[in-house]
Amino acid sequence: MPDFSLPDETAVAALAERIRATGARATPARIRVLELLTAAPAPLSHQDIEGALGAASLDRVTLYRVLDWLVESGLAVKRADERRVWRFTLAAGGAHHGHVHFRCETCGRVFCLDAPAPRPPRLPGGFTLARAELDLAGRCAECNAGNV
Amino acid sequence: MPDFSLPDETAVAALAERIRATGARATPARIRVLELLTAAPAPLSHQDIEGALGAASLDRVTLYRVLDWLVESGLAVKRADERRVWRFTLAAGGAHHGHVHFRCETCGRVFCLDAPAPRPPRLPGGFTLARAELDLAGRCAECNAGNV
DNA sequence: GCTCAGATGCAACCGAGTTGCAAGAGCGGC
DNA sequence: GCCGCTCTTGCAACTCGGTTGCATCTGAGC
Repeated sequence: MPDFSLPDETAVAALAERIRATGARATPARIRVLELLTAAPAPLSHQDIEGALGAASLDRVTLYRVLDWLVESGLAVKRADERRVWRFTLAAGGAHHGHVHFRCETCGRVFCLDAPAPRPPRLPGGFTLARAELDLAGRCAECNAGNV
Repeated sequence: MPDFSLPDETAVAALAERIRATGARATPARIRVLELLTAAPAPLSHQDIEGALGAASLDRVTLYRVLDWLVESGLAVKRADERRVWRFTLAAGGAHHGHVHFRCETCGRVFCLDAPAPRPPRLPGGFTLARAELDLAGRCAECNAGNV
């Protein structure tokens, strides 16, 4: 489990500034969610975030709206995983696109790999490519070790 | 729209035989769905299949069960697409794995490309790979031409 | 401090997928 | 050809992730 503790004052201020830069209001809900995504080593599902927020939990709907706003404003990317749930990641200046995800079929976690983006194949005539993503699935180190 | 008309007698018999080979009963529902998947040029969603069955439509639940049975018996593969709906494809002797899909972001259709399977990157220590799939998204030729 | 558009929370809704159960129908045995 | 067992189907009701409508609250510009 990653460290989801509150960041220090200056970090919060920086996040708030980043939010205001998009023209939106820097509300606690947005700061909190953005902070979680910043700290997360892998794409988080709605449920992950709800769990991580714990006591400081937001309304279910508010969380959906905050996440949608993040995607709309370009701060995050969302993607349906193999289990049909949305997973959110920081956009990281658009650099997240084209990078590689590994999903553990045992524990369900998703990892971002450092591997280079896959080279897209030649498309049939008339087709235009917007995005390419390589999805890997298997067992993560932890599950292999624990033999869960 | 692909041709979803009924196959001839011998084709039906062959499909029934293939179903019985798994130890299950060759029911009209299974034959019909298997036939649709055989004729389909790209992964079909539950909705696609329901629509294609038209008047000869099955119960929603039965269709889910037939599809799950197909996957369980190894005749088909299922996969959640970008829009969070399941898509089903014939397993084609396992050859479908590792091949490349293109999803049109305008019309939502999914195409199977002839491109070779992507070369999987090196995984972190302890990870084991079971499947790798390259997902492409953009606009298909038809949508580009029609400028829908 | 005051104001107001934008953000939040609540309740109700929607659609995809699942479960339980009774009725129906393949298919093997006679 | 008929019978019966067991698998399959259809119906109804449910669960769960996600969305919509609306009243209330609040960040931030004045």
